[in-house]
Amino acid sequence: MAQPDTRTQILDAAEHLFAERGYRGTSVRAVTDLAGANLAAVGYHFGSKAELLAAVARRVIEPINAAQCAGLDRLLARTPDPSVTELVEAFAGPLFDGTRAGDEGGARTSRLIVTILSDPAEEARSWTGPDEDTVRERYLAAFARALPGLSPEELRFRMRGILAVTAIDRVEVYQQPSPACLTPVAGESTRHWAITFLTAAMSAPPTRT
Amino acid sequence: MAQPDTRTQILDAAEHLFAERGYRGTSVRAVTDLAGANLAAVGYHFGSKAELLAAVARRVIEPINAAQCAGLDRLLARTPDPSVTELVEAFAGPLFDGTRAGDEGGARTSRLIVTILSDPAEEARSWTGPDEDTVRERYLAAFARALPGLSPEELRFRMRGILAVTAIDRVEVYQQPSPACLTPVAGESTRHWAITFLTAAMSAPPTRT
DNA sequence: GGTTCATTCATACGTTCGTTTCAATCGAAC
DNA sequence: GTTCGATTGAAACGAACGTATGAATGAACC
Repeated sequence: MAQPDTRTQILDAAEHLFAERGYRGTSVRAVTDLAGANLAAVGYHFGSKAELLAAVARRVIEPINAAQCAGLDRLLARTPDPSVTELVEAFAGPLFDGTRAGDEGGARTSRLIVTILSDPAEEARSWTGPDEDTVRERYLAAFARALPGLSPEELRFRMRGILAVTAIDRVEVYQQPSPACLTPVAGESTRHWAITFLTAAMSAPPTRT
Repeated sequence: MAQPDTRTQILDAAEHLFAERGYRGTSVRAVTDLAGANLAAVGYHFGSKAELLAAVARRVIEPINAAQCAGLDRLLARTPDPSVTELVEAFAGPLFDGTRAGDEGGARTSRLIVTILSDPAEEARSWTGPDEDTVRERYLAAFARALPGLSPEELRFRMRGILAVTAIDRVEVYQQPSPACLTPVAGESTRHWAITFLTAAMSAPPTRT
């Protein structure tokens, strides 16, 4: 809480606004206003709006990726064949951990991730590094061993399902305050529900073709 | 294929572009150019860009909603207690049916739906009518009977999971041509995989608290 | 005290956006 | 043939956008 430097204040503001209004819905001026910085500061510190988004995305994704990787390492150190539940927990768990200060229990991070992933803007997709692919490939191999008989295509579909469930649940809550359905659910229970839901889904027998 | 009137040509073009580039990423000029219409035609026929989006969304969602409703009616006419599989199929199935001509097997419709649902723009959320809530409430009740012991909150979470899986799978494919993971999966198999995945997920025992 | 370098500031540029305006056009009714 | 309502056309408006520019600032170092 000392004197936060302009660069991280811009990152914080951009993370907040990108999560809430999307990339295209957030103007550079809105970011700098919220950050209490000058308009030109974005150009100076990041080069462009797209590079600012890449920096925000990296800062959010990297710890998640590291946690996923560490979780798999921990499992594989114990046994060469972790269970589906363990794999689901190690993979999906970090997606629920909003470790960043000021994040409302990870909800803001989730919103940001889905905003980035589902934004059709090209800039939103240029930040991905090889790390994300690597960790996903490792989990893919581990799941393949835990789920013999499942075709690679269906396995890939199911892993996409994990990302979908973990990423979108809070978003729809956030943007659909309809009282009839989809009322917001706070707290840690979401994480447990997701683990239950996804473990059962991943463990389903292969679709007979 | 006779002489398509300007209004529907604009609707078609807008549906295509909104699905591909999102609401904010699509300019009115791009829509009218693709439709071969004049820029002012949008204002004349729809009033504004936001109302054009609402019209597009209504045209896409309404048949899906009707199919979901008819499917539930058909099930309930046979038995008062349909199985989880039947409910999942009746609810999620229509989300995969791209009945509109020109749609690439429903993929474009899926993209449009998730684009609309995940767009943080306020305009993207103003089209919902009471019908969507009604059909969801009916399925909610049917699932509650099929899954006794599940708390209403967790049931709602799982229904959100259905929407997440059906909505997002093709989107991430669409926007992530990474060769490492998540390669596109075409055809009808996606629908079967989703039914398998979601039936198992919905049938999971309640999360012990 | 003067120089240097990184950073911040106010401001402007050029573009694109959604919307509006008003004249032109067309077919049908009289 | 004229009138009239509906539709289309070309053009323009004001606002907001991302970005670039060059001067001001301020602390660190000689």
